[in-house]
Amino acid sequence: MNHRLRKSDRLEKLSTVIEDDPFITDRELASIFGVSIQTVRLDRLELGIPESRERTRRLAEDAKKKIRSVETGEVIGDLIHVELGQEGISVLETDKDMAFQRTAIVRGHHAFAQANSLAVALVDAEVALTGTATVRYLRPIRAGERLVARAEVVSHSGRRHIVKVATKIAGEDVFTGEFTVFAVRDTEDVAKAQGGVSREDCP
Amino acid sequence: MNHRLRKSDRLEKLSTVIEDDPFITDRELASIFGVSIQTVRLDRLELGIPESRERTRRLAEDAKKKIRSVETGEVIGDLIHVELGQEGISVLETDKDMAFQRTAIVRGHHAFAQANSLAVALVDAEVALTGTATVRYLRPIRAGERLVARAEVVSHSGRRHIVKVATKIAGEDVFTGEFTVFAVRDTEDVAKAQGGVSREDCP
DNA sequence: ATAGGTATTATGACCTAGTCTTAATAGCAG
DNA sequence: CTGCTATTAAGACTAGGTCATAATACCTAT
Repeated sequence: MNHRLRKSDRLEKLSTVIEDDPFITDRELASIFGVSIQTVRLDRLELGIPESRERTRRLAEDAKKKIRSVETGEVIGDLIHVELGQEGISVLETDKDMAFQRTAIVRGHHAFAQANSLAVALVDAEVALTGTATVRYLRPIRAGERLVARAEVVSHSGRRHIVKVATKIAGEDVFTGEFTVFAVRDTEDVAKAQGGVSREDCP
Repeated sequence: MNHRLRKSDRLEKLSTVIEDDPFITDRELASIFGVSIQTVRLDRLELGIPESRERTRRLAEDAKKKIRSVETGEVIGDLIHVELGQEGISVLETDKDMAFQRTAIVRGHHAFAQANSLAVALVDAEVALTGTATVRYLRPIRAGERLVARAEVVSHSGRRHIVKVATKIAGEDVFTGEFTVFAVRDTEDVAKAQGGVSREDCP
């Protein structure tokens, strides 16, 4: 490291270095900045940055939660209202991790995921699977905006349900979709049900 | 804890306990199983389970990578071939985290995300955004199956591109989609481009 | 019953990556 | 020269381990 930055500069740099390598130890930081370990510790203290093990632990916990919420939850977003077989509302807070870095525009599949999982959740059956979906993005969604998706089962015949979803941000429509969702009794039915889609059904 | 399990039982239980709380320490494990810390260490040694800090570190790293690959990467899945403006192929390995727990069937939005991001990546422009999408799930996708998506830009007029995507598992079609993707020069155009969609364009 | 093996527990030295406290030193400004 | 900030050092302690060595306990087969 270019020997001796001013303290203020070092503090600033320290934050960013730790941020993009949270696993780094004080010893390593000390050698990077050409100062003693004690100085690094004082700096961390001043900046309120916890020790490396603590940082690691938090990362692990956060990430675990995040993956759960993104991937494992049965519904993407928070279900705030459901009438099974009829309608439901879910809310999804977007953040910069969901967006393209360059533009901060949320990737399309997030709105889709919210709408799709809501549509599936509405169908009153043991197992429900999406057969087809037609969606429209009305305006780009920016990181930080709150997506409110409202879904309605508009018709159903047999195991086939048509669900319409409209997603708004502060009352403004940003996304709409129409999903064909199939209720399935046992998983053996699945192939038949979804296979059947290709024979008919065109939006 | 019910005092004294047989060693084999303890080893088995130990694995599962650690698995669903990787942060747990040997001390805590010892008190859970009513054995000494040393015994727990020997057990871990036997099972090849690393210490709690190491487990935490791995969790943090894995999760970090995972979130990157799931959320931050510009494309969902691995791009294995791209001819900008023409065609591309991406591969996505599914796993149980992407699936409904009960059925091990992969949530619909993953196939969508792969196809959508591939479609967007193909469009040769500074920024490209999805306007509409029509997709069809031909058969359920099971956790562990490898999705190979092949996308082709079938036409474009001005900033509007039609991209068709077909996703297969071991040669079998499982998902198809047609995406309208808009190339955007500056982000000011975005609203106009996407707003324009609703005036026309029906699949 | 006694020898042998497995399982368990204990002990002590060492490690990393810190904590917290106290103290010494360096460099500069008024 | 005094005072201030910044830096470094030293010492004692912590958690959560590793590794090696040894003692004990319990069961089983001869």
